[in-house]
Order: sequence, then structure tokens, then C-alpha cells
Amino acid sequence: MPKVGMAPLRRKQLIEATVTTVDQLGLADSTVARIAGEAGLSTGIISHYFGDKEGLIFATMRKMLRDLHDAVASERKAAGTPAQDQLEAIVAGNFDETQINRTSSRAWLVFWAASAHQPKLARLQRVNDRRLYSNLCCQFARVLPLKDARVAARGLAAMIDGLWLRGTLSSDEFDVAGARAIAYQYLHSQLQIAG
Amino acid sequence: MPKVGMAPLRRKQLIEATVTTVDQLGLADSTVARIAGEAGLSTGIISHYFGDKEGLIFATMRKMLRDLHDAVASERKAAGTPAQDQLEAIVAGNFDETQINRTSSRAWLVFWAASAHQPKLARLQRVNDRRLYSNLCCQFARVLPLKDARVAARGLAAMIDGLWLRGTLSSDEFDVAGARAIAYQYLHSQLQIAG
Amino acid sequence: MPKVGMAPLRRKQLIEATVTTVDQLGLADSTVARIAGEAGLSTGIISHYFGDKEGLIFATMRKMLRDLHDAVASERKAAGTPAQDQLEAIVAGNFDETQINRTSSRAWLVFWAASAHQPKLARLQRVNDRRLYSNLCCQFARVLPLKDARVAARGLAAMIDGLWLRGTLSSDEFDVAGARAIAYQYLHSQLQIAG
Amino acid sequence: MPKVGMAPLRRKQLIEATVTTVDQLGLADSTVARIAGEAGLSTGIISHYFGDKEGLIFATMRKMLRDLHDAVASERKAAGTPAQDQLEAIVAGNFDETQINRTSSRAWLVFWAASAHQPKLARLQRVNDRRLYSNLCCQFARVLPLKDARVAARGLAAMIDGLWLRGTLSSDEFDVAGARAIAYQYLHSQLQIAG
DNA sequence: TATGAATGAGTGTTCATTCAT
DNA sequence: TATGAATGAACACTCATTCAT
Repeated sequence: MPKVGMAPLRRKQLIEATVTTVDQLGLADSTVARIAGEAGLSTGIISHYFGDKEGLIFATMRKMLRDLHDAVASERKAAGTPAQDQLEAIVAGNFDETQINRTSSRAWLVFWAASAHQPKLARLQRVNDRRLYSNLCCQFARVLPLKDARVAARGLAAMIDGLWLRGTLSSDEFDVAGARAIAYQYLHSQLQIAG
Repeated sequence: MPKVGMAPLRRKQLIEATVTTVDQLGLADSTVARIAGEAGLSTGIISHYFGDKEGLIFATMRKMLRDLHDAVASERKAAGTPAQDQLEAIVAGNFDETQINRTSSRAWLVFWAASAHQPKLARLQRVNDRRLYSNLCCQFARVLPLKDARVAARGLAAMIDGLWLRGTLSSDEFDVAGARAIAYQYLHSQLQIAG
Repeated sequence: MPKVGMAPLRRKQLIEATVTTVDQLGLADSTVARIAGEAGLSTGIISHYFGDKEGLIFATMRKMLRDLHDAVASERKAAGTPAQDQLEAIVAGNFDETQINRTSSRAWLVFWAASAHQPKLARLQRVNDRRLYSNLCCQFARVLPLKDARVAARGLAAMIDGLWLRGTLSSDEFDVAGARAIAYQYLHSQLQIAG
Repeated sequence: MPKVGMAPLRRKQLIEATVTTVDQLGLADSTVARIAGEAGLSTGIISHYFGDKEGLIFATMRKMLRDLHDAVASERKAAGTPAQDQLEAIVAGNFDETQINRTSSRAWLVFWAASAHQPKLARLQRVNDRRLYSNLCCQFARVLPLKDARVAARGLAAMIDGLWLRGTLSSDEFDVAGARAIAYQYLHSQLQIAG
């Protein structure tokens, strides 16, 4: 008799195996056989649950975006309501441990690059970009003129992504505290324009 | 005697075809046949001049780094000697037209991601990272205490890369002027700490 | 569950197809596509069962050595215990129908030549050479002084291989009876040294 | 002005480079580029002097046969006229230093195997086989009934080839003296049948 | 629900050959 | 006479996908 309710478990297993494999080998060398092997399952299972490899990659990137969203939401919930608190929470969420660990961040980089040539991934990535910008913009607009808020949002978004990118590509350990400090400093300098 | 002196021309042709193809199709779909076809040459020529595909990719990334270096060097030569002028020149060089055009910048992104799993590319990319940081640090150190200079350099490097990354991934045209303004503003805010 | 227990059948099919193809075309023209086609299978199956072409060639040579060993063992089992009987059985085994038919013997020649430049094949071939020599030496030593036994063994081994080689390269049908007679005559002449 | 009379020199250079390369790499890995490189010449030169690769291989095998013929002829000339002297000279010629050195003998083996699937090489090899047999037969027939002479010739030819084959494939140094002794012993045993 | 044997199109690479010089 | 740049067909091998079980 077939086991029932395996679907969510299998999907989770396969997505985690994909992140791990992509981190270790890159997207080009992440064959379905290796991903399935990493999950301790057979190759056929992937088409069973995700249609094809592209579907698995898509689901994996979507899951990572959801995790990032959750990390930010969690920080914001815990923070105070003032604009500065909320902005700091967004920064903190983006540098959350779940986001900047080696495995995740290298997978992120790979998916970003892939999104340049895969419309479906590009759509996901763009939603994410826009959300970060619009979240920042919203908060800055509470205390800055809209024009300044937009610039500040763009600058802080770039700062976050840039710190993350350089941290990921660096051979050294990601200096999270330093990165956060730099982002906060920028954030505060933008808020002081208001004062 | 056979045609002589073709080597530099052929190498240039093939490297340019690689950038074009990588921009259009991504690294995964940039087969040697397509690159050679883009260059109007045969597949065999690639191994003739670059050994194998990896050699061609490596040479292409190195050429892009050289171009970036040239763009920065050119801006710095044209700028005044004060730290602020030199720092602005470094920013300007990184947002030079040759660097932020769609073709180049998408190829850049692809190579960055690839460097995460190809040691040879990683070395090139790391040299580049370090050079940007060290150039910035050097100039900041002329007017800031070393500790502050380091933070400012890390922040500005991240800002440059972040603006570039978001501009590249965005579906809209790269707003160079806006990006430069944001970077300059950050740069100036860091210098004012000194004053 | 997928079809199971196909492995031994497929391996057998592919090895036989290899012998056939090597006989007909030589090793250089025995492409994996042709071997797979001869077996009525696809090219991918070769790497599935043998890793790569080299693995298939190795397995094929090993199988041929096993067949030769079996032919000799079978003759020796059927023969009497005296040294002369055993020696004749060894000769007979080497000229067994399974060994001197056109297909096998031409494949043998090809593998011998290939073993000169492929260490793995060389090892197989050397084990075979040594076994023939040591089997002969053992039996001769029962009735001859060791020194004479060694010479006789080397001579008879050479005679067997030489007759086989010339029979294979000849354009005429292999005259097995004649070859066996010449080998027996040499064998008897060596044994008479004892008497 | 073009150099004249280079043809014989170039042909010699290329043939020697072919023997060397075939010994070191085998026929499959002896590309025209490597052979030409070994000779210190360019690839184009081969088609210039030999038409194509096949022509070079053919010329090389023919040269080796000529060398063998010369070695035997030289020994026979130096030997007495009696049948036994002539037969011993034929054996000696076949085990001449020029024939059993590692380079030559491994090239021989390769060409033998190749002749199984290349009609042009097969013709050369067959002429050689027949010549050895017929030379032996001729001499044996001077002292033995024709029927016995034929058997003796076939046996001695096989003995010579077999000793050579096993000496070549062996990992140890070729024991020429031992090989010659075994061949002489067989030769003498055949002649004694007459007495 | 899950397997993994089997496929065959697609890839990077090699190499004999050609030919302008 | 001699070169070596250039070609493109042929090759071994990989891998996403299918499907009988």
C-alpha cells in the first residue's frame, strides 16, 4: 500500500538537497542524479514531484525567498514601530544567520546569476528586489520627503546587497557585525538629513 | 609561410564573441559551437588559441578585469590629486559606460557566480575585489584615521557593487547618474567625518 | 520498480558486441556507437555498465582470458594425470575451437597490441603469459630437471603463441590439426630428453 | 631558392619519428602533429611527402621489413653454405639487435595488429611471413623430405615469432641468448630427423 | 509512491587534412 | 620546399527525461 502524505516531506528533502548541491557544485554541475543522491532518493522522483529540473530549481529559489521574507518579517515584528526601528529590523533580517551562512548565500548568488537568463527565476528575483526597495522606501517616507526617501531606499538596498555580495565572494568568513554596522551607519546618515 | 600575426586578432574576436554569447544565453548555454559561430569561426579554433573552453572563459574574464582597471586608471589620471577627487574618479571608473552597458554587466554577473565554483575564476575575482578595496582604503587613509578609512572603504566598495548589481538585475535601464549620485553622497558623508 | 536483473545480460551483450566489432573493424574504429549498435543498445548504456569505453575494453579482455582459462582447465580435467597428458591438455586447450576461431583470435591480437600501451591491459596480459609458462613449467618439472623444465616451458609457450599468431595473421584457414601436431612433436622431443 | 634533394632526408626523418612515436604512444595516440613534432617538422610536411597519414604508416612498415630483410641477408652472407648454417643465420637475423630492441619490437607488434584491419599493411606483413617460411622451407628441403621440411619450417617460423612475441610483451629485458638457444635446439632436433 | 534501467540529443575536444603564404 | 592557421567531421561522454515495473 502506498504511503500517503509523503509529498510535503519529499518536496522539502529535494529542495534542501538542491540548495546543498548548488552550494557545493554550482548550478552547472548540479545534475538531477546528484541532487537526488544527496536527498537519498532516485532520479525519477524529481519529475514526479516537480515535473522537471527547472521546476525543482524554481521551487528552490521560491523557498529561499520565502525564508528571507520570514526572517525580515520576524525582525520587524520584534522591533518598535518608529521608522528607524523598522529600517534597522529590515537590515537585520537581511543579515540574519539563515541568510548569510555559506550554503545559502552561495546558492543565492547562483540563482541571481541564473535569473539573468531564465524568465521564471527573473520574475521571482524581481519581486524580491522590489519588495526590499518598497519596504525601505515606505519607512523612509515616514520621516523624509518622498524624493529623499526614494534615494535613501535605493542607497540602502544597494548597500545591503553590496555588503552581502562582497561577503559571499570573499574568501574570509562573513563579518556580519561589521556589515550591519556599516549599513546602520548609512541608514542613520540618511535619517539625519531629515533632522 | 602561413598567415602570420593572426593570433591577437583571433583572440580578440573570440573573447568578444564570448562576452556577447554569455550575455545573451548565459554561461550554461554558451557552447563552444555558438561562441565560435558568433565569431564567424570554427569550433576547433578555440582549442587552438585557448586550449579548451575553460581557457577561453578565463581569458575573457581577465580581459574584462583589465578593461575595468583601464577605465578606473583613466579616470584617476584625469582627476586631481586630492583624496576626494581620486575617490570620485574610482567611483566614476566603476560606472563607466564600458562597464555598465547591458552586455558587459550581465557577463560580469555570470562570471561572478561562476567564480564561486571555479578556483581560477575565483582568483581573478578576488584580485579585483581586493584592488577596489585597497584603492579606496588608500585614498580614505589620506584624510581619515586608518580605522575609519577601512570602514569607509568597505562601505563604498559595497555601495558600488550593490548599485551595480541592482542596476544589472533590474528590468529598467541602468540609471547611471542616480547611482553615481548615491555613491558620491556616501563618499562625501564619509569624508565629512574627518572635518 | 524497474526491470531488475538485467545487468548480467547487458554486460554479456556488450562484451560480445565488443569482440565482434573489434574483430571486424579493429580497436581504432570500434567506436562506442558502433559497439552499442552491434548490441542493439544505445550509447549511454556503456557508461552505465562499464563507466567508460576503457572499462568495456578491459572487461572484454578479462572475459576472453577467463574463457581461455576455462578451455584449458576443461581439457586438463578430462586428461590423465601423467605430465605428458597434462601438457598435451594445455596445448589442446590453447588450440580449442573457442580460442582459434577468427573472431576471437583477431580480437586477441588487437588486445595484445593494445596492452603494449595500456597498463591495465598489460597487467591482464602478463598474468596470462605467466600462467601459461608456470603451468607448463610445473608439469615439465615433474619429469625434467628444473633447468631443463624452464627451457622446455619457455619453448613450448613460444611455440603455442607463435603457431597461434601465424595462424591468425595468415590469410588461409587456421590449420589447427597441423599446429597441434607441431606443438605435440616439440613437447615430446622435450620429454625425451628425460628418457 | 628551394633546397633540393631534401626528399630522402625528410622521408627518413619522418619514418624514424613514426617508429619512435608509435613505440612510445601506440598507433592510436600517434597523431600527425606528434610525429611531425618528434621529427622537428610541421604537420603539413607529411602530406607533402607521404600523401596522408596512411601513406606514412605504410612507408614506415615497409622500411622496417626492409631492415629485417637486410639483417637476415647479412647473416646469411656471413654464414657457411650448409643448410644448418643458413638456417642458423636466418634465426640469428631475426634476433638481431636491430630487430629486438624495445622501440622496434613494440612498433612491430603494433603494425602486426594494425595489419589485421588494413589491407595494405596486411599485404606487407604477409609477404614477410611467406618469405620467412619459404626461406626456412628451402633450406630444410635440402636435407629433409619435402613433407618434413614443410613441418619443420612452419614450426621454426612459429618458434621464432613466438619467442619474439613473448619477449616483446614481457616486462623483463628480452633474453636474446636464451631465445636463440631454444630456437637452435628446435632447429637441430628437426635436422636430426634426417640423420 | 518510487525505482533505476535505458535512451539519445547535445557537449567539449581531438585530429587528419587543406591551403594561403 | 615548408609552414601552421583553420576547418569540420568524428569521437567519448554526460545527463534530463521516460517508463515498465
